[in-house]
Amino acid sequence: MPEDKPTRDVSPRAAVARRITELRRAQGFTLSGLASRAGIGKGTLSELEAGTRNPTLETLYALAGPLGVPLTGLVGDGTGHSVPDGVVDARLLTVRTHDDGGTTEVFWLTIAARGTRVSPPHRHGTVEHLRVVRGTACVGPSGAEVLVRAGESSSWPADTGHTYAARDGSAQGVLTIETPPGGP
Amino acid sequence: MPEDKPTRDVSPRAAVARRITELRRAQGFTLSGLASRAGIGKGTLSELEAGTRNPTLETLYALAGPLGVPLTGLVGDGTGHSVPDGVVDARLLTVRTHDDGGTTEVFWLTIAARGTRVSPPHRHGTVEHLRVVRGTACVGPSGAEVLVRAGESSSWPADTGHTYAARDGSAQGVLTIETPPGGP
DNA sequence: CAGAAGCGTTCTGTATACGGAACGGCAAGC
DNA sequence: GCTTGCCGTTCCGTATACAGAACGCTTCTG
Repeated sequence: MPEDKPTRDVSPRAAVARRITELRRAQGFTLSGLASRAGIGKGTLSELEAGTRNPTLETLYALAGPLGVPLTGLVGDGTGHSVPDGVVDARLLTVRTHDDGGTTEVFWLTIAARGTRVSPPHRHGTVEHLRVVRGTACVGPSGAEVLVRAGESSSWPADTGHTYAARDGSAQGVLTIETPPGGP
Repeated sequence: MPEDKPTRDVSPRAAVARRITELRRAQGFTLSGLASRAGIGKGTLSELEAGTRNPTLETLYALAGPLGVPLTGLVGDGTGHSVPDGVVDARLLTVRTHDDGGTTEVFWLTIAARGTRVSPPHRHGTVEHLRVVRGTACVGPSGAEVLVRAGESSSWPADTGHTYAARDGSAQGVLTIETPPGGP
């Protein structure tokens, strides 16, 4: 969701370096062999696997092909993005930009059994929609929250502060955020 | 042996550039604002969004934080597996299996401007829910379809035959299919 | 209108990622 | 032993990604 800080992670270099080495070994390639297949210098690959280089997008892309994975396979841990407040865990499933310039983001949302998350206003015209799948959620503009049980859904304007909480255990659902056209 | 100078895929630059711009706008950030939040030069970001730069891993990582997405959110194509039949294009975003054995599938749905798709019954107790984001859809159990406009949603039991169609152009939305516990 | 503030783009010097060459290590063959 | 071959690492000159400054543009505000 907007404005959340990422969980501070170790340098992405180390993670990518490890992943490339793993995949290369899994394919049975030597370092030199992979470098020539990918069309990059083997010195480049050597330092990249050692974690002493900061690869460019195109270098990673060149490697993804011979390794047989999409680009996300090199940089991803495969999981979505966790919110550090410990209450809401939102995993981004997709972002769609429409012809008119508006965007739609879809998240898989998990709300912890206890605690409340207050999200600051988004841009004017933004609308959120939550379909609850398990548990019961209490969500909506701050002061006007509503209870949403499994199998129900609710939508609310998100251009004012709004809150997320669960009742009687944790809750899960699909959150859709629709941002209207028109830049900042 | 340089095997693939592959069938020239679209440069990953363009895809990443577009994606960053989309996410930035969705967050309501200006180019300058995002650059300073990410701790990178705004000239860098400008050329990056224009697709004239080949960003390094660390630059992408710096941007992922303020944009609230994991690194894969920047480099991924964001699409899942597609099940097209000429009328309905359903891209699977995620499948979740719950403690009780039930499952939830989330799709990004595109319904073509003309044509109707009739879907056979699913298992007893299965419920579908559609949130329409663009266009107007006409969906529901066959014989009891309802119109769902952009910004509206509808759910229906899917244990009887049900249909999908669009009205006045194509329609897009988020489809959630909830299957109850109790396997085949 | 002038001035200020904010935006995104273009310019500029520096740091560094790049490909390729040169190097040392290890194994098999003559 | 001395090759020959391939490995991964380290070095080097060049291309370029970077941060920041300078610029033109638009939108307020007095």
